[in-house]
This record gives sequence, C-alpha cells and structure tokens, in this order.
Amino acid sequence: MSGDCHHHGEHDHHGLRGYALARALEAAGARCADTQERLTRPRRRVLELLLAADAPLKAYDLIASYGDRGEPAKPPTVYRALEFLERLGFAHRIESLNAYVPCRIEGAHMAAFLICDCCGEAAEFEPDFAPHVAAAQAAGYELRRLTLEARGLCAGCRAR
Amino acid sequence: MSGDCHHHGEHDHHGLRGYALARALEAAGARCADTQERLTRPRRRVLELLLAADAPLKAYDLIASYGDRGEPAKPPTVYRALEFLERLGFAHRIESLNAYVPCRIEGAHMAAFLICDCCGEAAEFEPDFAPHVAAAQAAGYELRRLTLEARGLCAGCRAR
DNA sequence: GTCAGAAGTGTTATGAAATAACATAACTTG
DNA sequence: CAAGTTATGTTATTTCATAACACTTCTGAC
Repeated sequence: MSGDCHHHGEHDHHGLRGYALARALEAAGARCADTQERLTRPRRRVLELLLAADAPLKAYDLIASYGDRGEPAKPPTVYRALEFLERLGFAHRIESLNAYVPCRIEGAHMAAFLICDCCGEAAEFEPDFAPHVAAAQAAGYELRRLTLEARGLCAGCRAR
Repeated sequence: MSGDCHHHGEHDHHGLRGYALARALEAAGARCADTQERLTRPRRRVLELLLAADAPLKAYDLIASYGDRGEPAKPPTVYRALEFLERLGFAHRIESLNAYVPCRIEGAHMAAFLICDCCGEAAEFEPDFAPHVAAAQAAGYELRRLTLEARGLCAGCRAR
C-alpha cells in the first residue's frame, strides 16, 4: 500500500479513535435509521475498521482484521458490507487502488481523491463537477456515478 | 461487459478495420520511432486488438484473442504490452471496468471517459482539468496522473 | 402472536485479474 | 563481437471478487 517510497513509519494520518470513532458510528446508525436501512453487525464492523484506518484499506485487509481476536471474515461478508456502505455513501471505493475509504465529506455522492503514491494517503476533496455533468448531458448522457482519482505526491512526501 | 441491458446486438460501435487500422498502427510505429521506443510484435498485436475492438477489452479478452489461430497469449505478455501502451499514451486503463481502450485523443495524457452501463461504450472526452490541477497544487500536491470516469447511460441506450 | 415474504448472513467453492521470478533472446553501442 | 540493456517466454502463484445455496432475522398483514 504505502510501499512506493522510503518513508516507512514517518507518515502521519488521521484514523478515528475512541470517542470520535464512537460518535461517527453512532451518526451512521442514525442516518440508517432515518432511511429504513439497517446498520447490521458486519456492516458496522467494516465501517468501524475503515474509520479507524490511517489509509485506504483493501478488501482482504478488512477480511483479515475483521474478527475481534484475529479470526478473519469470509470474503462475501466483507464485500457485501462494502457494497452497502458504498450504496449509502458511507464509503468509497478507490478504483485505482482496489481499496476503500470512509466518506469524509458529508453528502458527497461524487467522489474525488488526491492519492499520494508515497504515503498512500487518499484525501477526499470536493471538486466542481458541474462542467463534467454538463458535458455528459450535452452528449446525451444520463449520469449515474462519477469518480475522479488523481495520483501524485502529497506535500509532506514531497518535502522529505 | 455489455451485459447490463437488454439490447444485445443492437449497439453500433467504432472499431477500426482494414486501412484505417493499418494507418493507425503505422502512425503508432512512427511515433515510437521518434522517441526511440520499440513497437515490438506483442505490443503491436495488443494495440491492434484494442484498435479493432468495439468496446473496452479486458486483459483476458486480449489474452484469449491474441493468437492468429486461437492460441491464447500468456498473461505477462499482454500485461507488459498494456503497460507499454499506457506509458506511451496509446491506451488507457479504465479502472472501474478493469478494461482497456486505445487512446482516441491525440496527446491527451489525462483520460476522461463517459462509460455506458448498457452498451459498454467508453467515450473518451477531454474535460477541462485545469481547476482540478489547480486544486491539487493548492493542496501542495505534485500531480502525476489523473483519471475521471463517469458511468451512466449513453444517448442511444436511453432512447431504446 | 404468527405466518409469509423480504432482507441479511454464513459457508463452500470457484472464477477473474494481476504479478513474481527466472531463463532466454534481441537489440544497440562502444 | 562482447558487454550491457531491453524485451520476451514460461511456470507458478498471489490477489481480488463473486456464484450458489442453506439458514436466520426482521417486518408487516392478518
């Protein structure tokens, strides 16, 4: 994952811990309740792992760390949970990494990421997609989803 | 691939044939010669398959149809060729499909696609990436690559 | 309550996508 | 032509994702 550079162990990230994590999970539960969706145990667990992580997680990272005491999950358990989390906008898949991150921007349905090839950080940002939406419409296109992934080096890794 | 709809066989596409294909391959060869790169046999063959195709091709589609008389290629043969073609800008990988298309826009290094979930068509277009590049720079980011993938329904499939 | 349907989960197995590692061949350039 | 580099051939393996089916848990109508 964060393997393209020589800064192992020097990267500072932003995974949620303790109260912040609990609050985020509770908020997700509340949003589910609003929409008649169920934040079941495996879904909640996968979301928890994503929120606590310092970087995008691969499906098999989630599978490996799913159990409380090291027992892995079965793949479908995790893939189903991810599908749910994506559908509700709690998580995004980063296609160019085959990895997942929790959604950091409330209500953002179109995901855009700045991905650092060095430290693996994937910063979600909110670009103005209006021109692209307009271009799609001009082409007669009915748009359903849109993702933008930018790869490069983050400020921290450039400086080092 | 084009399996999300009920219009099988009704989709019109744009793969190159005959002279057009030959011309495109020749042009690619010329561009390689300019830059001291070698358009070797497997690279040329993979590019030919991409150019002739009516839709994005998966790596294993290429592997299967690689041989003149039905003999498949070995995976590394095709993956190496694809890596080369991407590096030189002759092809793009569409991350959300795990598939490849020939580059249809001369000199476009940043790829953007309108992908139809119905017919599988992937139309390359050239959006204005300047705002995103600016946003990345504002964040201290050194940009290397950028891809945008929009999913939805093309005009033809909406009409049907 | 309880029954029928829908939604979700557990489990086994398999399929699809990509790469590691190492041996061989082909170009280039001094 | 010899040494270095670049590309290919080949075997094996790893990584990523889903199919299929049995079982459980919710939900709402009665």
